Amino acid sequence: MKTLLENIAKHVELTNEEQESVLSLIETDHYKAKTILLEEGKICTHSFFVLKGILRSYTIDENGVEHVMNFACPGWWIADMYSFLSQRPGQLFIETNEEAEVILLSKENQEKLYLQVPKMERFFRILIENSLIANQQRLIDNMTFTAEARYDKFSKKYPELVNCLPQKQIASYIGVTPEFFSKMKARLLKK
Amino acid sequence: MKTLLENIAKHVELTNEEQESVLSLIETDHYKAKTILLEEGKICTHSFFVLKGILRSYTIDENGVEHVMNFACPGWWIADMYSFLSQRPGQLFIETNEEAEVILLSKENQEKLYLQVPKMERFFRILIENSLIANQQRLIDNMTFTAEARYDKFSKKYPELVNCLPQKQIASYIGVTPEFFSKMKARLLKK
DNA sequence: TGAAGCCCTTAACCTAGATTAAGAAATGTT
DNA sequence: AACATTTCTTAATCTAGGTTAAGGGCTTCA
Repeated sequence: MKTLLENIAKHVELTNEEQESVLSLIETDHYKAKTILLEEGKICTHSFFVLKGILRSYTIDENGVEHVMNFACPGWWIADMYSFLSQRPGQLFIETNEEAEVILLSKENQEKLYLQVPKMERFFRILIENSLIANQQRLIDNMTFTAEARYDKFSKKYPELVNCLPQKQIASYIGVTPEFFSKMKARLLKK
Repeated sequence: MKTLLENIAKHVELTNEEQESVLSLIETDHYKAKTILLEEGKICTHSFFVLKGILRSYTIDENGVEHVMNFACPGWWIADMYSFLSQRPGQLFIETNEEAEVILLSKENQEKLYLQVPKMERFFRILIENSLIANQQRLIDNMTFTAEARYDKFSKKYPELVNCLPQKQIASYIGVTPEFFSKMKARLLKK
């Protein structure tokens, strides 16, 4: 539980009472590996804050191929932002890789939180800003870099992830097939 | 000037006084075709609201190739969000296509505005949310659709733009070379 | 009005990455 | 321990889209 308040403290300062408000509006849950927390076509009613384990969001295209949009490690938030903000059916799945512990904040309670602790509006605005910036950068990278350069950037940015995710998920995140990813890695080792 | 207040009214209701506050903190400017309003490596000190004409943002990669990130028609905002939010040098150019009329809001004045008219914080939060959603969708489209499908989606979403932008800019936005775009269009006509 | 650029098109050829297939390694399950 | 399942690798073949090059039709500006 501590990590959520720590995470909030990075951006806004809360009094003890305000912290209590936050804690009163969230739930904590525990999931087994490969549990699906959100499915395509469903409304994303909660956003998730990871305490333990790794979650990922992805779409499945018309050929049944999975495309990883985001990973979330402990200390990160994850949701289908389109669906969460608009409260309409979205296209993302959210799933645990390993056993995970997660804090849930429902859309409803988020709105209560805005009323009880207006500072939290600022907090979530900053999260969304950072998310927008990261997304924009990823778009630029996808349009301007080769797969090899994207992998290089990924492994420098998330060294913890490189060794604890299945390769096919990393391949999907950087936008190539697992076969090509494997070939690429072999090529890189030769250098 | 009217269009800015109309645009704001879509998301938040302002009193007359609050409207005056907004108007007192913005500037209006007029630019000739192909004027560069922001350059790579510079800090994005203003965000732009288009009244007339079309602006676009783009990066230039290491091979000198331009990649269009966004277009902005009348009634749209545009900025290098990374640079504008962090006030650090960014990588985007922003440029007019045709002669244009633009409202400028400086980062400084935006912050004054938040103090004078707290509702505006909500307004900009909504803009950023929409921007995030659009960006996320574009990432998904780039990862899951073929160039032809992306063009199809683009021309349905922005029919006004298809006929008033140089083709090479549309090609760049959807992520292909002008030559391939030309070939693709010829192929589509045959059907 | 004419030269200098753009922009668009077409076509031949090239390449990053996809697809298919099949075996090897790791992992989970009983 | 043994089976099934999933993941990773390698290799052959294929393709969406890139590159290079060349010609023609536009603007634009002297």
